[in-house]
Amino acid sequence: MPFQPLEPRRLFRRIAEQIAAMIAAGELPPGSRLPSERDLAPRLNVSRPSLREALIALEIEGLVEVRGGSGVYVRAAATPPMRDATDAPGPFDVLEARLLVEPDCAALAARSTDAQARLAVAEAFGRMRAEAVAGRVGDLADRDFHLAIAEASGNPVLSRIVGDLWRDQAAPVASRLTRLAVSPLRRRQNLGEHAQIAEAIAAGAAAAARAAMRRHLLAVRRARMAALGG
Amino acid sequence: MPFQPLEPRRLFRRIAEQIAAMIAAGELPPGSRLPSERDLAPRLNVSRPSLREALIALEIEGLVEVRGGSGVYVRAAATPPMRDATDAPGPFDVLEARLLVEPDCAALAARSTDAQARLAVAEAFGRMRAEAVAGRVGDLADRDFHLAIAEASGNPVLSRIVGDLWRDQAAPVASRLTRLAVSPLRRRQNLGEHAQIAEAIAAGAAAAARAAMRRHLLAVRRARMAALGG
DNA sequence: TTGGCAAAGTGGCCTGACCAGTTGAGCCAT
DNA sequence: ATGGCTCAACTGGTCAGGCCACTTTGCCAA
Repeated sequence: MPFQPLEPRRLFRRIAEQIAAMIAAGELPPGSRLPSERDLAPRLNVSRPSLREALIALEIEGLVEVRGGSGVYVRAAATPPMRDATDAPGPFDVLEARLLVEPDCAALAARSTDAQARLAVAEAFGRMRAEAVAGRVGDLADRDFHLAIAEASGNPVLSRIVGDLWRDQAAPVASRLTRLAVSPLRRRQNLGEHAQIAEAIAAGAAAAARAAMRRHLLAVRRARMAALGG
Repeated sequence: MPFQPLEPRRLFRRIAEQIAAMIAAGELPPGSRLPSERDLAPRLNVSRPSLREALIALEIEGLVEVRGGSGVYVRAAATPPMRDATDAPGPFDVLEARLLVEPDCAALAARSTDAQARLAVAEAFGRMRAEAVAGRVGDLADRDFHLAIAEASGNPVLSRIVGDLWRDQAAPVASRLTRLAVSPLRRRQNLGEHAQIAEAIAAGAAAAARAAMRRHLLAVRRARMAALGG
């Protein structure tokens, strides 16, 4: 009877991370079948519904495949920074693509004459800061900020691309990485970097906006690499 | 003898889609709070655990935000079917996005160690040249060439983006433009530019490949602008 | 007016149960 | 033997109801 309070994140998240860690550690090789839900749940000291929620999360994130009546199977995925499998987007593939697109989005946003779109960027940053001071995770606010910038670029194609990239980022192994990578210090740095971007865009400084966005994405990549390296 | 998998799909998927549809239809405006789980579940003829699974799926997919003790809130949706006229991609928006992404794809392809992928680039170019000498339009071969380069970058995310961009380009306004822009002279130049790109990639010259791709895209843009102005 | 506190409401999580699909072992006819 | 068939065990899918922890709200007292 685990009656532990709600200290960390939601339970299904923790379970998902635990299982993802097992997969990453090789305890559960690709293609292998996980223990049955009825088996695994007590072993992890959780109930079956919670386990199921975690499995659904892992399934959506592409780590696992659920075959009804048969079992839950580990999907072939690339946890370490490798990327020869052409069809499995690694955690750094999305980041690489963002690095190509988002700095120029920021520059275009800074040049934009659409006052409303630029206001939306400022507002998104405000929400992000508000969540930060409230001590909340602010994952979603982060996404909104970057999306607002893409919108402000005035190019709907770019804004769609950035939207897709963030959806990808939530999908694969990456989501687990992002959680690991966000230390309190990193979170503070993150906010500062976003502030620089927001200021540059507000000031209409295209080159500065581009540079700030690039610095930000490089910092994110560094943090994730460090999280991987241990 | 019901040999169908399960009615449609798993229940939580259907529920999630139903809720997503409500959001897209405007019945649940962004920022609004969904009915409580205890309320909503019976209304959808499902149990609370199933509803919870659906909400977790929607949360991971970024459509919804779950605030413990408070409620489930609709997040600003990004891609309902409609965007207003100003958001419709103009003929140069796609080209602008390609200008950001494809030169670096070419550079990555040149650096790639995947011999098969680089061979695919060469083959795609061969087909394009063949169609050109045969006097055919070669629209598809052109697309295949650029896609092969994106594939050879080794980053599946980039290759998907480029694929999407070419699909956008086939949209009404743009496709009319491309037809206008392709004069016999331009077609010959086009082939030459592709040759430069293919050679640079084959030679493993990343910088040259990037530059060649950039020159090519700029030339295409010039041609389309001329077609518009003249 | 303002401060704090308590009840109502909400999500978070658990137990226990039954249904439905998959799978493989074992039986039977060939 | 061997091919096909049946059937029972196993697994995920779903449901019902319950308790706990947190958030919010509004009342009440200072």
